[in-house]
Amino acid sequence: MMSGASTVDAIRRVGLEMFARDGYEATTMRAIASEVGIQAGSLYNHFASKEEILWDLTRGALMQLTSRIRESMETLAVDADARDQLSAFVDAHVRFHALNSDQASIVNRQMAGLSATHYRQAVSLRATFETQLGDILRNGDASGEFHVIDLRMSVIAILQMCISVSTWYRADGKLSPDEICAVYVQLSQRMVGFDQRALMASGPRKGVSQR
Amino acid sequence: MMSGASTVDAIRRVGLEMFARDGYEATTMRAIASEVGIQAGSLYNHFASKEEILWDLTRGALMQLTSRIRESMETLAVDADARDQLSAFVDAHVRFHALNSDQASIVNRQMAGLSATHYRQAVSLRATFETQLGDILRNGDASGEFHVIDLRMSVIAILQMCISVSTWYRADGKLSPDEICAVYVQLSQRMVGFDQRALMASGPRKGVSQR
DNA sequence: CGGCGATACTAACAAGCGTTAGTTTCAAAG
DNA sequence: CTTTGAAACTAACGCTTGTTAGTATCGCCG
Repeated sequence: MMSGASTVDAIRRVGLEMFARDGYEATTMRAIASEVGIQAGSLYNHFASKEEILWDLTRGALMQLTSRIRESMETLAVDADARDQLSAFVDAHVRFHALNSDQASIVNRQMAGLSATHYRQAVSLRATFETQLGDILRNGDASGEFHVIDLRMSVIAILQMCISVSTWYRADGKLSPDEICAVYVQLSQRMVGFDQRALMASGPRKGVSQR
Repeated sequence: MMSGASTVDAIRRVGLEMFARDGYEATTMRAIASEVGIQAGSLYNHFASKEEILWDLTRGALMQLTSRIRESMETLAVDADARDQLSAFVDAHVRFHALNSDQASIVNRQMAGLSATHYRQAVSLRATFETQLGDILRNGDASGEFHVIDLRMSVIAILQMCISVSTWYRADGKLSPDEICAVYVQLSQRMVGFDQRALMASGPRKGVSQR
């Protein structure tokens, strides 16, 4: 049983890596099996089809992201203002996409390989993020904290900005996840028209960071 | 000659559409040929390989985008400030990605199908956009017009924000390219810390646009 | 008219694809 | 010791893939 569970996990691990790097269509069952250390036919002891592997990974990635965002939002005080909510949301989003770039790649680029049914489910899961962020922006605008230019476009622009971190972040790079999150939180605050002049005046300006 | 040129163009048109919609790997030479109205083997009278079609389309899309940006920048007065430069750049970028979503899809998602040589060339072409925008932001920050948080991350965030328009814009939607560009120009100005309070005070605030 | 180049066709190739059937292995349960 | 069931194996199926060779068609130039 232990070896069985670890084989499933090995398939998940290898599939995730290969789908993210080479794409779903360009990855073959034989290549996955070879990397796992078994024969191609043996994969079907664990997954019904190639598409099932992709769906398992897509679903897992989306639920993991959902959990991280929920956890991040739950740390907020009940009376947290819109700015804090936006910060928590953007921080969780950026952190996930930096530290889980393979999962991010699958959710953002390999979903075309899913069946129509699974595709719809994935899109629906992803839409909840847009709704969540949209609520934060709407509330912040209503309370006067934010000055949103256009709700829908702002939501998409912020989300896509966070997602794009997965395309360039490297664990061995010069920027830590904390530093990156801090910058993106500030960028998102600017995008929604949060006035942070008081904040900036409190600390010394140091010019453009060239890194 | 005339029919020959139009066949090449038909292959380009069909390949562009299919690569963008289904992905490079999932698109077969027979499917392209069928849509063009010829046999699969006849494609090789016009392109040496499947990868050559992808490269032709990738190269064409990148050069088209390059042209649009150059044209947009050339309309500026020689003494245009950084804000005008940023506006021209973002406007051209957003407009291209809205009106040419198929080309955008290929450049942003199908490049994995390219050979190593062609891939490097494409990445190199794309890097010029980052350099251009980076220069605008650096100059604007140096002159005090902008208050950039982090140069590299701001460049990537703005570019990715523009690119993402290609994933949701529809010609039959409710937003015109002009309206979208106007919003994204404002968003980019906020991201670089351009102070537009004077501008906003001049026009009436209307709350969040829900559309 | 005769030839020529461009472009289309047909037919096939070798390779690879996802998947399946049937069999073997082997550790745990009875 | 026997039974059982999970999980591996081998070997193949039917199909599709990108690509090529050889041939036919047809408008244009000399």
